[in-house]
Amino acid sequence: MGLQFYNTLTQRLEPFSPLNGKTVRMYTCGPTVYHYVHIGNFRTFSFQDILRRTLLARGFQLEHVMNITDVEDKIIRNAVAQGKSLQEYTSEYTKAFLDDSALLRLERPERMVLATEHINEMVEAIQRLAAKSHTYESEGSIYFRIASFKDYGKLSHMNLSGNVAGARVDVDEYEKDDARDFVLWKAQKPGEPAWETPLGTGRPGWHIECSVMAMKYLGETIDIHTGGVDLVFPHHENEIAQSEALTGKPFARYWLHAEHLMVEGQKMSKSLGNFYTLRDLLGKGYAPESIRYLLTTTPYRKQLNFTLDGLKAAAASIERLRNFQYRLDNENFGEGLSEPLEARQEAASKKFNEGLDDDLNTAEAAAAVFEYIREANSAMDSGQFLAGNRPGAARLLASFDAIFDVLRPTASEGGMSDSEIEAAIAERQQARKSKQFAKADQIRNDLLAKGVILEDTREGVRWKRKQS
RNA sequence: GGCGCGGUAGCCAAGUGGUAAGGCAGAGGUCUGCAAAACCUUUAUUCACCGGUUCGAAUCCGGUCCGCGCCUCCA
Repeated sequence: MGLQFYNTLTQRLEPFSPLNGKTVRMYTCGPTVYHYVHIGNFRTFSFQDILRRTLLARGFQLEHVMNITDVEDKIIRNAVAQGKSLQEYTSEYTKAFLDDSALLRLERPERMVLATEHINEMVEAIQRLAAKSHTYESEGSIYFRIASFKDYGKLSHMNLSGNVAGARVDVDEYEKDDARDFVLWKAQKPGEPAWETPLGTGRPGWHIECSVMAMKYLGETIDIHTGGVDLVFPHHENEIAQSEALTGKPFARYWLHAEHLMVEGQKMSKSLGNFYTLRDLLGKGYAPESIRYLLTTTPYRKQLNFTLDGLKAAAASIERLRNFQYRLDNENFGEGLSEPLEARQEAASKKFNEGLDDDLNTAEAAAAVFEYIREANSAMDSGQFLAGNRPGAARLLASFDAIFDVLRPTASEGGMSDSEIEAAIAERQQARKSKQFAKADQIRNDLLAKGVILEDTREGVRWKRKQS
């Protein structure tokens, strides 16, 4: 069957193949760094990470560019209010974004680019659009005239001829010929940071940055462009208009959009008090892996209902995976190879890959691994699991973790060191040997209170740090 | 009003014509000095509702109800 994606542009599932050989050129819309990025944003970025990893697992090379929007209305408003320069203001949140992304184990795109470092290219693009009569000026600002681009609306599939019924009247302070025209260059307003350019003193609109940076680094036609569903219109629609008006070539071949995340069944908002950043959740004691698991195991085109109960369930699911990994690594198995079990592993592996190939159906992929784990656990209990089955099982887990990346626990800060824990365990074992069970239980309870869980297995005492 | 996503067990969630994956929680059991740990088993005669097509539908068609998103630079 091969890899296929749902393309917003065609509203169909399509087999994926890049334009040039095995190299995939991908542009993903990154954050606007006016505040800490919230968990809903990370749903989209996590989807992009699963996409990256799946492409890599299929043997593609990636040229992935992600932008960071570091000039925008809210940024300017906040920076001015705090008496900071744009750069001073955004660097803090940019760093936070990168730190949070690392905690969530999001692979770094090959290139991350800042809007403010591409002002010249944007100016040049706007000049070229002007030369092709796609723009007009009004009160010092420059707008894109959507009537000049016949395909406008092809991504969002909205009928934009005539008035849009129910749409509110434009209240923008700038004068536009048509309410749906969008700004390419904004004239400076008093007190705002601005660039002096041949277009006048001002700053770029939002949409132009993505067109310019995508084409600069990836070429005029890129393979994949992604973002959240809210970007379909107008942002991505506008990107298409600008880019294709400029080049006359298709801008992106596959458009993938992640559905939104809900919190406890409701839209996340500050007024409802259900607005979470990653730091909020980490502060409540949840592990980054749990958050990553919850964000990635619901397929990206389905609205994700994010709940704290869901986080606990995610932590328990990860524990199940890790427990299996532990048994696989530590138990002794008989010599030989169980053919039926190996066939089960191969079937699970096939289902895992087919799930991912089917528009990144992560739920299906994960289910395949869990099914196998249940069978393998049973086989281990009954002695049917043999040493020869170990490599196959390990491969399945490794291919799972190459995508989901949740098996490795995040190192906890503070608390007892490994050697302290092991010393306490040795002491408890001594007590158990001499049947001082009260003392042994005391040690176990003390460790539990410090977040260390003990398990007495046939192969000895296993310990792990408590995760949530 | 237009465009789009969705309604499957207590919760999360696969499955798009052949008789309901998986995870969590709950219940029972195995192991254990004991155990909150681990492991196993079990949990939807039914897929929002009403019609229709079909030998057969959660899956296709028509209609209804409900949730959510976008339609002014929100992932």
